[in-house]
Amino acid sequence: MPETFGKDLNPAQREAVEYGEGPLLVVAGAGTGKTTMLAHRVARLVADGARPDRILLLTFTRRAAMEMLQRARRLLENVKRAPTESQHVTNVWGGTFHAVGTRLLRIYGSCVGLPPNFTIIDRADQEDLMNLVRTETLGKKTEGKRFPKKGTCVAIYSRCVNSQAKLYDILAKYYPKLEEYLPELAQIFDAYTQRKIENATLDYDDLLLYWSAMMRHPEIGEKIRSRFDWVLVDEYQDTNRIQAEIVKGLTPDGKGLTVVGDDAQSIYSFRAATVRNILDFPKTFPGAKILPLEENYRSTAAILKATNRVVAQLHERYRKDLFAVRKGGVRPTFCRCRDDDAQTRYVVDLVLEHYENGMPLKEMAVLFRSSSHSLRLETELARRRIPYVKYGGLKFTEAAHVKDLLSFLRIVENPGDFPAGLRLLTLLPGIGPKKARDLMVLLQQAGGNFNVWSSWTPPKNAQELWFPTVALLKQINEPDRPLKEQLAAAIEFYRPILTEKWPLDGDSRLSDLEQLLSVSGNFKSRREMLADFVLDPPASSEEFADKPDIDDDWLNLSTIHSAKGLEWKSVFIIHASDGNIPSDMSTGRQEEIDEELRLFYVAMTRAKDYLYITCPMKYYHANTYWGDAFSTVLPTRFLPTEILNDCFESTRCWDAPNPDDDRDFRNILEEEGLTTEEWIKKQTEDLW
DNA sequence: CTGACTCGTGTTTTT
DNA sequence: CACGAGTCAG
Repeated sequence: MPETFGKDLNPAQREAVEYGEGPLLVVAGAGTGKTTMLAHRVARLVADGARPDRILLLTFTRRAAMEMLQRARRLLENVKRAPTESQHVTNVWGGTFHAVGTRLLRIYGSCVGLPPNFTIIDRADQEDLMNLVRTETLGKKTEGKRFPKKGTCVAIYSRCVNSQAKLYDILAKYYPKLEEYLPELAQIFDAYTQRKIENATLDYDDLLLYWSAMMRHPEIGEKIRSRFDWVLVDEYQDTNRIQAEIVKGLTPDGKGLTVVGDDAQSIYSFRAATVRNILDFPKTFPGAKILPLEENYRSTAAILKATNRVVAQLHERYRKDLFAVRKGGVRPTFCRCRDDDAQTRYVVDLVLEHYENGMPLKEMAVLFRSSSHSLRLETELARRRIPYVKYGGLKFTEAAHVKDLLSFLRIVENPGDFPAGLRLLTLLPGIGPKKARDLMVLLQQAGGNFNVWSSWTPPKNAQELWFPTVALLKQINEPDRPLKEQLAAAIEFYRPILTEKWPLDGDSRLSDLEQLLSVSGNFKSRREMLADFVLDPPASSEEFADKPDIDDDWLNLSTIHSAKGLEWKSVFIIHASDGNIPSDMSTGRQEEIDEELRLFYVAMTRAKDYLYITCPMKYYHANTYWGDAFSTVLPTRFLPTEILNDCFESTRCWDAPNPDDDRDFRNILEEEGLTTEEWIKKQTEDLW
């Protein structure tokens, strides 16, 4: 092995990089150089003669894959021997399970009855389709009952599929109140599945299911298997059962297989991810080598001391504490703030202080549990003209006007795409759900030929727009029409509809569409663009715009989930109050609380040098019709006094004078002579 | 059947 | 408040 690959690695990392073709599980704690290890391993394989196009690198985001391959490429450039064309790392198959599955399904999907022009539907489309089949199969039978909403139906369905569990068990465990609807749910799930097959529309889960099905096909399974000599899977703790089955299908005996993960960072069980995949790895692949990485390079000792204490509270855990390579450091700070305003001020002031001391904004991040938690901060950043980019939350491509526009292309790409068709058709006046459905059925019976729509007689108020609509679709459908022209034509048609639909902010929405038009040149085809927008949507409109109009320095705001795998010099975790961390919605079962704790652990371990955790002690409810004008909260239960005393500097930010109310939580305790526990009890006892 | 209306309910994380 | 589900007049 060339010397360049080893010199920055510790013995454990080096062993992982050099390890041969037997199944390998690397249990990599937070900040232990997992990405470095994987990049080196890919580079090492290529340097030793592996063909990049026979390497499969499955990661959690496309960004992670690109980053690793980038690093591998740089490492290879340092090797004397110049790589030949076939050795080029860009040929590695890298990406998420969903993206790689899509690529394979385009090639081999016909063996499982899938035409190559299938379209992929996102969560909102799934809900629309679920609604459609619900009214079709159950009609008015559900009226008057509290039948689960479409979103809940999709959630239940998805959990069944992803965990490969019986509907009955899922209902009993997660939705006990809905057990009585089991027969109806089973019925609409059947119809939903049937519908997707007929229409060549796949949801996220299908991409995995179909891939898994292909692996079981005697010929095609073998064909796919023999495409790859090496399979590397990152973030293995966040894979679900089907993904594990796919991996098993790719390398039944584990030959050439490397998986990397950390059970303490498993935060996607709501998506049916299971740590069992890591725990059972040795059983699934006998003879597997297990290598732990325990040297933490990222955080200072002071920060690591705190994160180790926090993770030790896990009810169930399988690993020892990490030890710090970086000694010393500044103790993390825990700040009780008067309210959201005080918290905002505290964070912004500190951000500016670090900035003035020479730390670029890019090296700092503000993390939060839920996307809405950053709203107040965003307002303040805008007011003070501090550039920022927000990750997580609603995606650009999920905005109604963007979905409207894309539905024109989707219906042409796949005339069976019901969610797209319904969306598009109901834009027209006089056409509601019923007519739209009938028209889609008509179109499908005609084999997707839009001429059938020409001979349809629209109702009076639809007359003006109907024939232009059909003409537009035919125009988009013309062979060899450039993608850009297709989009431009659709925007032209859609413009008046948009202006009428959103009289207030039509202009900004329109400029979003112009932006869409200008990035369309980056895509090889309509098919690729549509798939990309569903599988890997731009995380922020800034990212989408390619170059932010702010300079090249900005503050990162991110949900904790979206911060996975990233690191910054300074990290702020805001809204660390009980009810947010852990979220009120996930405090039912111990497993749920454990997952919230792992989430908090992931957030804390993103920090390299400075870590600030803030908690507003009071929340105002501007528009509450149910309850008080404000509520008093407690800091997260994951930072009990002992940990705060041992590992944190505690401070307060109370500088938002509010004459209305001076009683804070501490005062209440003092006045009433209660302990915290007693106070909580008192808050809840009335509920019974 | 569509679209404007009223009424009730509830609030996370994402490929 | 915001959104979905149900109601009812054309």
